[in-house]
Amino acid sequence: MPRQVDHESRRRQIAEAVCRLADESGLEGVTLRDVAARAQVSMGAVQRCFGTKEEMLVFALTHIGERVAARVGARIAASPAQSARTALGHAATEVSLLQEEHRAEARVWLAFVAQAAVSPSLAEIVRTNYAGLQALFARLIAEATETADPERTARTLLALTDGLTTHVLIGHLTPAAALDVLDAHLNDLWGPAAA
Amino acid sequence: MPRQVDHESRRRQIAEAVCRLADESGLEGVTLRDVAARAQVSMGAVQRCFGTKEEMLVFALTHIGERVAARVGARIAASPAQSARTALGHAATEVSLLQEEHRAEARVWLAFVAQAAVSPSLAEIVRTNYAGLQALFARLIAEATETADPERTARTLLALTDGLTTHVLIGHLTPAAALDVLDAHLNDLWGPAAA
DNA sequence: TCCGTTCCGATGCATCTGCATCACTTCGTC
DNA sequence: GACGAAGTGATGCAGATGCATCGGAACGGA
Repeated sequence: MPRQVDHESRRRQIAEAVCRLADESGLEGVTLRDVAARAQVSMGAVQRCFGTKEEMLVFALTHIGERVAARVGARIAASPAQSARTALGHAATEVSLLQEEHRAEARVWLAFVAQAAVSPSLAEIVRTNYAGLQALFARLIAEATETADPERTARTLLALTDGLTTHVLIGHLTPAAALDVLDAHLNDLWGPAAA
Repeated sequence: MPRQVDHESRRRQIAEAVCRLADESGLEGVTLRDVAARAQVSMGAVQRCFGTKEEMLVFALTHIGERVAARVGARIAASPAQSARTALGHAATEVSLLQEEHRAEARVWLAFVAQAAVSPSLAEIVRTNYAGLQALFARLIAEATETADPERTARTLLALTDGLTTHVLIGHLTPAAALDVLDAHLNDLWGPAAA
């Protein structure tokens, strides 16, 4: 058993490079050569880690999805004592990737989502991520409000956060405006339901 | 002044081909050759109509934006007698491109939006479209509800429709579920505001 | 120490891409 | 009717892209 290399960490390293490139010039700016260069690795190494380009993209997308999910989870776990209202607010804010330092992640996610519309293998991963987030939202909503249909409310919130993210990326909304919209929506969720 | 050709109609014809291709294989499946073939035109003709590929994409995007806007306008104008509530519902539904026959348009739009995140010239067109739709929504909302902040409500509705469209395209939501969400949201808009 | 397996990086190759070029057709004008 | 500008479409070209290949380096076991 000669020279063993940590494949997993290398794959992550390459996935990071994919994300950086996709952030800068979209998903079509992601070529094997550029990825290799950005990851400080030879093209051969990239080809060893991933048999094909699509395989690489799938891994990168999964990688990002996990990162976002992890951050949302951490944000919720970080302050378990607070009300479910603020927990939900934090979660939704995190999903929206509104903060400047996560804008890149959002751009990459958007690029992948668009590609997923014509690529079943990517679409499946995206769906899985959305399903997870929606379930999380639904749980928080159910235990924090008397909403009749938590699932529908969760679907609404998820779609809203997604749309807001997109609109911020495009420059149609400022991050502040998006936060304002999100906050108002959450307030409406509590206000009328309690009344 | 020899042989004059109707440039505008040819440009539209090419834009249609761009959309069909983008619908099938994403925006990166749009090459000059394929566009020419799909539009039943020689590559030279395409190059004459549009000096560069980006120019062509910009035109196609504008074309789609206008089509959607026109359809929304027509939908509203078609039944002016009804309540603003249903008018708004129709407009939002139309914007969401939920109907099967407009799914292609939605896919193309999503592809362009993702590209716009890294292309200023496309982003500008997308922004213009969103601004127009938001203004329309805001107007309808203002004259139909007693909402305190019509602009914010419009922003919310627009982001929601956009998110729903995306989620339907990805397959995370069925069109019926998206319609359900949209309808419930509109109801909430009237219910609590009136109370 | 030496061998063999595993991995690496460079190079090759067929294909495709956007754009430029150029001979040719078409048609209004003189 | 001929001239010539406007428009057309085939072809050329340089560069990029994904993938395959191959000689050799690196490293664990005997």
